[in-house]
Amino acid sequence: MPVHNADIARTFEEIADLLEIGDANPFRVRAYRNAARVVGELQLDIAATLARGAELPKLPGIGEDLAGKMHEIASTGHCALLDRLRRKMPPAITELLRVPGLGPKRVKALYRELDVQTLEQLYRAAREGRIRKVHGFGEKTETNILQSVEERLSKARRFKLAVATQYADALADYLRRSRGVGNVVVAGSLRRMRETVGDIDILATAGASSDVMSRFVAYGEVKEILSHGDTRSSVVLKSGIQVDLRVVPQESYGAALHYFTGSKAHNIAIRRLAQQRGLKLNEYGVFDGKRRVAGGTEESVFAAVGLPYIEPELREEHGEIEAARAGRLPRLVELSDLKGDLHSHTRWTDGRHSVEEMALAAKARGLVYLAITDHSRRLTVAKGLDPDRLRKQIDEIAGIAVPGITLLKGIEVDILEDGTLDLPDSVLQELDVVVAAVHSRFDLSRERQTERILRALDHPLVSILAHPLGRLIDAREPYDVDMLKIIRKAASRGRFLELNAHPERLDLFDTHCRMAKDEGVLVSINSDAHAIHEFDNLKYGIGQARRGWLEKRDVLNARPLAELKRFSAFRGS
DNA sequence: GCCGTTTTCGGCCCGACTGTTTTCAGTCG
Repeated sequence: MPVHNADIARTFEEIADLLEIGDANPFRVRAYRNAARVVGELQLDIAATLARGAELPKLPGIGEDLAGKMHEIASTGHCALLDRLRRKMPPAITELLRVPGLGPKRVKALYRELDVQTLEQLYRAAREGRIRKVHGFGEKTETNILQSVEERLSKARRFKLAVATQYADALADYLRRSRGVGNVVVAGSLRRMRETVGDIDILATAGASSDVMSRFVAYGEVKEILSHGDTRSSVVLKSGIQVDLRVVPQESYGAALHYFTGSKAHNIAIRRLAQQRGLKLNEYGVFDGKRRVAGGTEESVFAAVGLPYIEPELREEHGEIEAARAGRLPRLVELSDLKGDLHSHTRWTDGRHSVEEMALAAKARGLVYLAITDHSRRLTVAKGLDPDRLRKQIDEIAGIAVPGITLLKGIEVDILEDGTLDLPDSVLQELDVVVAAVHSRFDLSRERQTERILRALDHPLVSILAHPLGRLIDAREPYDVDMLKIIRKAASRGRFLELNAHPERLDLFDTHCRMAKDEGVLVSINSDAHAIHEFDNLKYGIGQARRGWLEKRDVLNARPLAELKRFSAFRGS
């Protein structure tokens, strides 16, 4: 059984939970939690690296002891410390920490006083009114626990970026109509453009006389008010998503926006920088003793700790602070940089609009070229094109002239199980762009899946590999491939990788964008639009690309058409 | 458990809200 990074991360997380319940030094607990995060986000396969006999790079917050434990877990699948902790404490007890409102102290008290070890026992104790009798607990706490368990810990649910954005924008608009309110902005993981978000964070600036907070809790979509204070409140909307609103005075806008945007790991790192300079940073500003020295804008906060402005999408404590200090921050690509879209569908297959309608919609969004890339014949459910129908479509496209936008003749051709393409070269070579994609046999082994895609990239007529991992967020895992090999093949053959902007896909991942950039492979940010409104999804692709540190020069379709045509992948080679 | 442009020891991000307790601990973000 190979040990994955996620297994090591989970082990560290469980150790942290058990240590915390066991009243260990909180900084020791934090060290394990930090290690779990670092390992979980690491691209490098730890067990495989160690198995090769190679050294692990020095990882932040991981010293001799934790590195040793990583070795131990990778080679044996076990960790002696965890085994020991599990013997001291019923291991199921850690699931109690997931109950909102229960932390290590209360879990320990419930275990000691009532021998509560599992969710079922917790539920029974609450139902029987035994919890309120424990010191430090009361009737209200007992009711809250009961309710949390009954809701089956729904907090774990995450929302796709595009879905959460709709709720957030509507609520922000509503709050902007409050009396005496200044800025209202969406912060948190939504502002960082994470693929999915756990909750919505909104920041408002207002004075004491504003009614923004009372309006917030009175919002028609609110199902439940979790907390309600002067400067901070939390609610759950009918859709099930939690929203936190924070209100600060105008002069604290920048500091609060930075604080409320996160990520948590980034914030902690920035606060440590402030501390090293003898400053204190909180959501109200940067302070030298009692004197406020910054905080009106985010720029001023960064400047106070000696850094240039860092874009929200980079704030994950993934090297952005070091890059900022060295003056090597990327100038991230922007939506307005896109000049074209190289993946779209029409009514010829499973799209909902005509070629001309799609062209007009793309042009309306400022694009100057659009590739029509309908499906190939194997995808029968989508009425995939055979050579005959594809030639008819090519003729149709040739006859359509929409001023201001150039239409490219293309195809999204299936990569068959053996790595060959679903259409003959004779018809493919009549096209401007060939987008190749896997739509079947997601279950192949890593070796065979990788070989299949490498072979497709070797095909002289393939331009772009579409949605390289095939994942559907929350619905289908990515297929198992060696992304580094694929990226290197693309580099050696002069091919391109797609970053599919559809909010269900967002495929490439951010980490692979960085990998592609490092290997010199341009990324094409494509909408995969099946209808005219879906060109709007390009903004989510841009968000993902920015999280992957991509600049304008790293993006294929940020280049003018004339430049694209000079690439061998667009001429066939 | 980690880490060092004050340190190899002694620090480790910071504030709001709730509920229970009578001045604050626990939890959360």
